[in-house]
Amino acid sequence: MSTREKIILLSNHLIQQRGFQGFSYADLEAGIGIRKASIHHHFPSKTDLGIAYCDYKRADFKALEAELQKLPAGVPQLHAYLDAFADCAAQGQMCGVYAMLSDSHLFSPELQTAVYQLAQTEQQLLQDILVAGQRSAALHFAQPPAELAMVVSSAIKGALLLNRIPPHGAYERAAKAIVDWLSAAP
Amino acid sequence: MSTREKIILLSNHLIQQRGFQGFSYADLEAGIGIRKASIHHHFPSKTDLGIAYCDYKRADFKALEAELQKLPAGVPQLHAYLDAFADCAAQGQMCGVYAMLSDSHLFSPELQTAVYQLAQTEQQLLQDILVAGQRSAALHFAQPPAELAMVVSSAIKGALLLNRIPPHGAYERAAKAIVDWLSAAP
DNA sequence: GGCAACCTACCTTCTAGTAGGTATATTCAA
DNA sequence: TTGAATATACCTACTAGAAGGTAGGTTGCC
Repeated sequence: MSTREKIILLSNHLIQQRGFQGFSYADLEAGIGIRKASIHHHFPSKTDLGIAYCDYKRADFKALEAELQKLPAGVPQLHAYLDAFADCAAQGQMCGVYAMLSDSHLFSPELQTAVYQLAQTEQQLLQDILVAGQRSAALHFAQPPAELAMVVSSAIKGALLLNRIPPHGAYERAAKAIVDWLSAAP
Repeated sequence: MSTREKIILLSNHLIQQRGFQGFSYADLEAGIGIRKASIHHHFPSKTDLGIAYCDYKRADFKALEAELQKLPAGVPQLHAYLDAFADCAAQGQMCGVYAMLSDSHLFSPELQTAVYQLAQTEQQLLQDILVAGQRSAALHFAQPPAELAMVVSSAIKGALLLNRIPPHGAYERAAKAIVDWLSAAP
């Protein structure tokens, strides 16, 4: 793995744990084992790192989208999407996208735009899952898909935060409630 | 209004905008017009301020709970709860509770506990609204109330974040979708 | 030679927090 | 009723450490 990739991967971990403002180049130095100045060589400013992170996350979602195409529409696709956050949940982490959104009011316009596009990409991915599920009569809902995608993605990201407080397990319970709700007969 | 109250109120605004890690005593100095050292007089450490903030928020929820008792169970109570976040949404702010949860992995155990108790208080408040609505046959759902409260509160807090990205208005749309969903005939 | 990837050593700015002082009340005893 | 002690709320001036970032040098590969 290239140093650049190592930096982004560790950033991902730290962002999901503490948020973008909550980690520093010193943390990366300690975790990767190269000097702070060398990290600036790869990402001159933290804004550059943030933008690269958004690109990485978007690519991640595109890869997930490709995986989903191989599954039947409906519950299997929805489950696969929800499972993508199970590791986060197990480690008491947040969703990286929402972590970035939380801190976005402190970002440069450039990074804000990158964050917004990332959030929209994910939103669209979930909406496509819901529409495909509805078309194949596997999922049942009356709301417009865009609205529903908003509610569902908000709910799971929020659940990742609630997952941090006792009693833990909020994420799994919320995910199950969502699947039950959408797959219930009308 | 006492200086202490002014500090907490301004902190509330800053936390909802930038998160607990995202503002400093210097911001309070600029906003309130007294020196940083004077703010340390009222809240010796930032942890003390955080704990006082949690107390303030809990009192806020208790006051909201009292208000809700005056309304009919079901949609009116649910609406009142959702309206409590409308101002946040209009200003592109987050929910203070979730903002604290986001940063909680950087907090002292003392402040973490305060945050967790605050989140639980709110969770319980929403659960009570749902249960009362179900009992009076105004709200309809099959999931256990605790699970549903998790999903609903997660969804609206998450929507406050989505509200930050274009097209704005995510909060209102999500709130409407939730009310429609819960009040629909079974 | 030229470039990428790393290094040491530094800078500035911001952070929470402290030391110690002043003005203004409040309390309480002679 | 005075006057000393105490407490509150503020101040200026400072600290140590962490933040993001820079200057400039070394190494090793194509």
